[in-house]
Amino acid sequence: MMVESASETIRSAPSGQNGVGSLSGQADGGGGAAGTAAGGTGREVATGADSNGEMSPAELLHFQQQQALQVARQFLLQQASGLSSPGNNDSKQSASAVQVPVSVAMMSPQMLTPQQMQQILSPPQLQALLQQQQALMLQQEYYKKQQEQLHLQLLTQQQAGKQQPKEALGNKQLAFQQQLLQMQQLQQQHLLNLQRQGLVSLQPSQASGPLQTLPQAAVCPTDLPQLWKGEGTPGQPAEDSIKQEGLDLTGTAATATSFATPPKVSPPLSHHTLPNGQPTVLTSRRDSTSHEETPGSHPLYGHGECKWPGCETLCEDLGQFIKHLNTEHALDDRSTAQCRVQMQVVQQLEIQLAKESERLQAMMAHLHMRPSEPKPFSQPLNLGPGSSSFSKVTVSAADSFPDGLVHPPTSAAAPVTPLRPPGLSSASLHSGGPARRRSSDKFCSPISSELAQNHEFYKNADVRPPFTYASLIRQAILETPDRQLTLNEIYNWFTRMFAYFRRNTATWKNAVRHNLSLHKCFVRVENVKGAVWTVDEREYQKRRPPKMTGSPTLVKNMISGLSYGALNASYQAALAESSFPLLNSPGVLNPGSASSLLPLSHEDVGAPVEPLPSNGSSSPPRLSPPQYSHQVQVKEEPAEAEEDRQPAPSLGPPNPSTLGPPEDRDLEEELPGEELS
DNA sequence: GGACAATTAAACATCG
DNA sequence: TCGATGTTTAATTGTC
Repeated sequence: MMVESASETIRSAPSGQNGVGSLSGQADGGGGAAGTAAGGTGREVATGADSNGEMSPAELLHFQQQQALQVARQFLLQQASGLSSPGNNDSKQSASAVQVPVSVAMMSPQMLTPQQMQQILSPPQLQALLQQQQALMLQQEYYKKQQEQLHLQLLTQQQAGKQQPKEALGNKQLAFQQQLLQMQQLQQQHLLNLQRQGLVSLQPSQASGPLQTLPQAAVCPTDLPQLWKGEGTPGQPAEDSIKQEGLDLTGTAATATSFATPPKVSPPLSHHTLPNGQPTVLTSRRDSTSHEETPGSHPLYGHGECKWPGCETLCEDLGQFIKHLNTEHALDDRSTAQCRVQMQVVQQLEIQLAKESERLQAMMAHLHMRPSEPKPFSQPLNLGPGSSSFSKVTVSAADSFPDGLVHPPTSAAAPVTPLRPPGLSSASLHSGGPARRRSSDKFCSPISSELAQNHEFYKNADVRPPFTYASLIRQAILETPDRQLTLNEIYNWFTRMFAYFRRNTATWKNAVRHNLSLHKCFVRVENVKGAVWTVDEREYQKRRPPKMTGSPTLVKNMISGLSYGALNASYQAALAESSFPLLNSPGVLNPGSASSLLPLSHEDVGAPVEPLPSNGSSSPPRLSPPQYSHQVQVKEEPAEAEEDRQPAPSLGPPNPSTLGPPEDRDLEEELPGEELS
């Protein structure tokens, strides 16, 4: 996921870089506003300082204000350039594409209109930027007020002619300096966030989280120091930020706490690495090789410039960089504070990642369950094969069987593997389109139950069903009351049931025809209305045995995964009493471990063992299609003809009224020989 | 590596 | 003649 996200981020880099330009443009507006605020502050205070005369404290204030103003300006520039960091970090060539917008934004920010920014920036980016700017403005307001307050105090003290103890003044100055430093850190933090926004696979909306929270978390002057000092406190800011962000800690408590756990997060030499492998300031450097460092280079040095947050000083070579690093980024308050900021950035990102991962899983789980009455499934199956689970599992009509047996929905695995799309086995999912793996997949899922559960999914999602053409054709035929379909009706069933088969019609229709002709289990019957196709269950079952018997490993795996020993006795008894003896095979008794296994045992294990009850011979002389078709020549009796071949269920002419919904009958019918593959 | 199954593509025949 | 239907062959691929 990370890789994909990273790649996606990279793919989206252009937009992000556009966003850079726009962001810088936005930064103009907002940053401009911030800058204006800072500038205003600076001027304001400077004026006050001037009016105060040449008192050293005032000069100090003035200097600090200038510094703040400079920082603010720097931030704006960094914001612009930093947003293009993806290109800068990875390759200059990619940056070239956005060089113009960035430069334009940097050089003439005021030229960008809000409309232009909106065009360049996505709404989430705009929102994030606005929030950022607001936070920055608030901070600057905060410091401005503090400056004013301090200045006021100085004035009052001077006017009073009272000699202020130098210690107190010095302390205040130090405090103010510290605040300035924090402000600087915040700005760098913003910059980092923006960089991450472009580098990390955080979607704009996601990125808005850290962007939103970091300033808040950092606004508190005590946070960063605490983050750096103790192990007990570092996690706090993250948690606070989480709360501020509105994270649902109840839902993501595990991940959130795991990430926010102080001891793990706080260590100065953080083990954290950004999702995309981007090195953090203090992280071990092995993750930094992903995109910028060449062997032997320094993680903080890339593309000829210092990668220290907010630095970007150009260094010709590594030696120069080392020198620069030791001089400019030595172990001092500023550097350590920046490290803290970086740590927090990493924390936030990890928390955000955890949150988003959680969300993704929830989404997948939800989608997985959705097709058929979500909740009831997973639980009962996890509980085991107990009868109690039946009632729950059989919530869906399609999943309730006359015999009381449960066809474990393949989707029951959802809770276990939430990332798996509904009804899709991992194999099919991994394989994506190729249907050749269907053979193994089909073993893992009874088509009827799976279709019943994931009907909507397959119907709407352009996902190839993990079933063979033969199994699908059979399913289509069996779903009909009289169990016979014309070719066109089979086509229609395919297109109706699967979005996947709404395209490439020539291909799959040809495959359907091919399968109908190829497999002896499909019998063509002349009907009054033309030729119809029926299913010879016996033949269909015969297809499986070789494979099942021939693949002991598969059976072994199945059974081993079934935890057969833990089978519920009552369930076995129920199975024994069921009208489908073959279901008594161990495989059927899947407690619900891997639902996917049950189907397999259900049809694949069962099929070979118990061919067909109706016909004593396990391998009756196979009726050649012509022969058989001859027997069932008349459509009026197709069911009867099939009945001979049909295992147990649905003997006699199909009576929809008695049998109920076709699906039920189908499911019922499937049980015996059901190897829905 | 071979056997087997599934898929895909294609050619061809038949029929309405 | 055309399209739908049905049969057959061959190539490819994945699994066992």
